[in-house]
Amino acid sequence: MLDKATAIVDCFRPDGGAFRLTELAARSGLTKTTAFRLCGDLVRLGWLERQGDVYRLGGKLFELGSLVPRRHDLRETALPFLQDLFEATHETVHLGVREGHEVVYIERIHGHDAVRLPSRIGGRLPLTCTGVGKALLAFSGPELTEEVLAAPLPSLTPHSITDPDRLRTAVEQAQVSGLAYEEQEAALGVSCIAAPVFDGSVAVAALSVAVPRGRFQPAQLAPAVRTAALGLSRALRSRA
Amino acid sequence: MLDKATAIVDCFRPDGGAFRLTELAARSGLTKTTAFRLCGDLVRLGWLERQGDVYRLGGKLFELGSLVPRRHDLRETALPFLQDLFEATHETVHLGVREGHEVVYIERIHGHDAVRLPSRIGGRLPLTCTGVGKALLAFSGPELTEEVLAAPLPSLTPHSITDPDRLRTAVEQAQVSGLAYEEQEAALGVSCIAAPVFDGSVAVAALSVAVPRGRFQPAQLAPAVRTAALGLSRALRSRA
DNA sequence: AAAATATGTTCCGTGACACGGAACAGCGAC
DNA sequence: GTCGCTGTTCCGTGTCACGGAACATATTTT
Repeated sequence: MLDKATAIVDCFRPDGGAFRLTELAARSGLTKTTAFRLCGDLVRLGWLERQGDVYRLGGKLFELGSLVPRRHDLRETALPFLQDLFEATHETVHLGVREGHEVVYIERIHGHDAVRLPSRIGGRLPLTCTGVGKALLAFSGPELTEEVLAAPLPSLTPHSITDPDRLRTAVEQAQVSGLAYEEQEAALGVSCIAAPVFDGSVAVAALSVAVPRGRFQPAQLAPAVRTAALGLSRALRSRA
Repeated sequence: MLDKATAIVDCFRPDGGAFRLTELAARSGLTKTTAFRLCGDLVRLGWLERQGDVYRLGGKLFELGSLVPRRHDLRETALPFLQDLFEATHETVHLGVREGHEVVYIERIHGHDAVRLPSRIGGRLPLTCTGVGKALLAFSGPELTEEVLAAPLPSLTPHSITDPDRLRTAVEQAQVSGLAYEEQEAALGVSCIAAPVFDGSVAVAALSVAVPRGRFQPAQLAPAVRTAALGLSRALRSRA
């Protein structure tokens, strides 16, 4: 029963749209009757909302999601540094953590002329296709790198790195420079520079700046990104 | 069964801490056995996480919470304006919507020297104790105002308005000026100025700047707050 | 040392209640 | 009109969630 309810709610990932009963039943693999009864319960409990004949995710999820401890705490101490970084660059700023072979974005701030990116708060992308991901990968121990390299490398654009050797050198470069770069590997026309954030000696997060390819000037962005990452690392250590 | 699971998850509101099994069972009113089995299932499904003997809210909730449509969309179009406002003031900026007689905060951005406030993203506060709440109250129709005035007014600090007459005049002032003020009514030492955000003719949200009482200069903040609110209202209308 | 009181965990018999097929009701299309 | 599609209700069957009791283990009390 919990499994079935979860199956229904999971239908809304990753796009969070609105679905009709029949579609929910089909996606979740449940009987229409069961889906009907379950959706009714979920609405009653606040997990879903219903408008007319379509269901959406409910406000309770938003409230609970904001409370998830690791995410909330990290976001809270990181925000001032992300603001600094945004103010220095006026470009889209990301904060992400690793989960398995993917990066989960904790925060994403941008101005009026935001670049088009597949990254969303709470969204997941492959480690190997993003600046944040590569920064995390480079400082999460060699075992993880080998694991990731052993599996086939996913790609989001024609520029995504699919050659293990190229990725290995990219990771090594990130390890020596403390900065990870990404060029149109997650979205066409967007480049990115990222830096890892440490809590002690392990990378717990990474932050990045994503810039339209036309005005991407790594030399100018690098100091700002590095400064923000170091400042946040420091703040995390003193928080512990 | 869904009810019981919800009861467990709801134990984490509003503080999102970490609980042991026995405490969860007590808070949710369930048998220890039932709580045990349910928590196991919830962990398996990602709703909760377990470290040693304590349970926390799980990453799935964060990911799903970020997808809740109304919240996500509003936040996304509002963010650039909130950034403008933050950059202009360098004070804590809020964005909130109304839910019943409370305000739910959608976004809250701040710098290094953040004021101490009970507001949290996803958190709820009484309409009558906050700038955002008063701005929403002033532009949500007279029926709501009467409803709120009819009930006893909650208070968060000794400065919170508990006199219906005082509140009524405050709301009327907000209606004519288009700005709502709050002085130490939500937290001691913090003042606040807020403006409603419209989508068409109804207020769908409100944004505010919270400032330590010492350096609160409404005359300087008012234009910035008003500008941001108007800009956002415009953006929402063109989005529709 | 032993007894007492916590904790989390397992077992199991009972009974409630979730399940899904079938049937119904309302709507729009062709 | 009929067909196909919604969402919804009904109900008999069988499952699986339930919670008391017993267990294992750690920490505190006597």
